[in-house]
Amino acid sequence: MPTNGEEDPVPGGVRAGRSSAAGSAAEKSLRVLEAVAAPGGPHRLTDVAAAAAVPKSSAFRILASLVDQGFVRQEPESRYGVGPRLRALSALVDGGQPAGIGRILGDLQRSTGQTVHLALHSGETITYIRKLEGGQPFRTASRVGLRMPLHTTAIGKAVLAHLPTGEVAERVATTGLPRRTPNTLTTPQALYAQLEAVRSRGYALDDEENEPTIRCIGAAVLGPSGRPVGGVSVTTVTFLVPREEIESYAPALRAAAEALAPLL
Amino acid sequence: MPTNGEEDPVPGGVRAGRSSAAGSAAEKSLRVLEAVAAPGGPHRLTDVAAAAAVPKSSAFRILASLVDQGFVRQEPESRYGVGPRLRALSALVDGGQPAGIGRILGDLQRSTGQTVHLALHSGETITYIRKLEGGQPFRTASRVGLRMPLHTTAIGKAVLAHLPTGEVAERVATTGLPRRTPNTLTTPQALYAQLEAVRSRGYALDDEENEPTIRCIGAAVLGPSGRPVGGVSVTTVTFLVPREEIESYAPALRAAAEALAPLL
DNA sequence: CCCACTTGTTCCACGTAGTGGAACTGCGTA
DNA sequence: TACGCAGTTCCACTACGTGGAACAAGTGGG
Repeated sequence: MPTNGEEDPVPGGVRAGRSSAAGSAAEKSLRVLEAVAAPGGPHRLTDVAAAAAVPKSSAFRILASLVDQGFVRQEPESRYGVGPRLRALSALVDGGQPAGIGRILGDLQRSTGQTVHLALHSGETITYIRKLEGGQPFRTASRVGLRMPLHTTAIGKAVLAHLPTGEVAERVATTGLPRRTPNTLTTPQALYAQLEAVRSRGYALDDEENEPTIRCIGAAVLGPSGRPVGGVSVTTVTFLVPREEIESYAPALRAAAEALAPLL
Repeated sequence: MPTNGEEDPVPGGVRAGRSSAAGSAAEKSLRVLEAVAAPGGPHRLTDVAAAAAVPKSSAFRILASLVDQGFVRQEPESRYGVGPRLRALSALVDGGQPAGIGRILGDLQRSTGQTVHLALHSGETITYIRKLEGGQPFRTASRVGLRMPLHTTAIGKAVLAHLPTGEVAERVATTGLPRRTPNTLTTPQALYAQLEAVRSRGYALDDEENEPTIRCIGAAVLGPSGRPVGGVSVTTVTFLVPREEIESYAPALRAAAEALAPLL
């Protein structure tokens, strides 16, 4: 392209520019895959497209491709669900991790006698990836695969506390702090104050901020780069475990969080 | 681009043409992801590239992208392992399926008292995605996530029996029939004869063809299109369950296979 | 000590594969 | 009947991925 300063004024300008963070082929496919696997039965095209932040026509094409690769399964009435190949992949993932994680969580569960959760941080939420019921005869409503906000859960707040403050502010600005119970922290000030406390103590508390009658203590699990990748928590019911007692779980909890770091 | 018939002779010709079944961007990324999740610790770049059938340079680029999306985790010495985001996806997948599959397999396990396997068919192998130990005090060597050949296992043969004969012949031609025990069927004739029997009976037997002292009975699980997507099996040890007895499990096995069809 | 071989990494010219807006269809509803 | 919404098809444009080749860094053998 030899010296030709005159022409080509770059006509399109910004060129309608890729709504925001569009990402490339493969990236979109993976987002679509996550959207399909999201809790709540087989999903409709429009919902998948929205959840994956992909134009409908692209979502359609991508889904068609995923379907005939076997990762996604097309159910009646053009709904999309998890396909066999994704299921096999999933089995590979947690089949390869037989010992470590389970033992650490088991130890924590035995030493506290309470329900234990392991969750991973992704985007604006945490996702429970493992749950061990405590000895008690009731069951908490949580479920593996469920997503929860960051600002209402012990694990979520532990994660937030280890994120750069800039990112926290950005999240608060975009998603706000929706209330889930009377105790939910809904002002940035209250949240920031708690995060500061979390950093100094090394653990976070959820005092009926996510579900009434449920109190949790959580600690972040840090990845190799120091960024939080998820967290562990011990869950209790208010009428059995007084507020002071739950903090006694902190040492065991923090030990578990540190032991998990190299495994996540 | 006005009438200009002269130039542009389309130089490249066939253009070194995509070795064979290359597939597109997203497809490759997914194959790479599967390769990374494959059993056997964190993998080296070269192995991933080979397993995914992708040129090394492409694998490198794809892996880099997967790493900073969080699906793959880069371990020391440039080895690649499962990342947190893939783990979360995996939790979503089998968290969404709380009841159905587990109950069907549990029933089969209780009614037979033996170890039960559920496997999915993918490519040249089956992958175990669930395993319920029998009441017996020993453990079979199988593991969730493990892959097995088609022609040596009960589930694999059940799958083969429901595949178009052309595809079976093609597989035999490309991968052959490697021997794993003295009983393994290693000639196409022997295999075809058995597949015929499988079709007429509705179940397949593995008589120490995959592991010595292990005898299985398996049935295929068919997808909505009639294609087999996987299979269930009951596994026994030769010195406890005589050959005749294992066939008595067939009715319960077939019932389980049919019940599973709409859930896979 | 050097050479041959392997593995991870970078580079780049090329053209295909993916893109997403717009238009079309078909259904249910106000 | 007119409207809105979901799924599906179409298409011109170009950004994106491609993969061979060259480079860097180890590793082991003769």
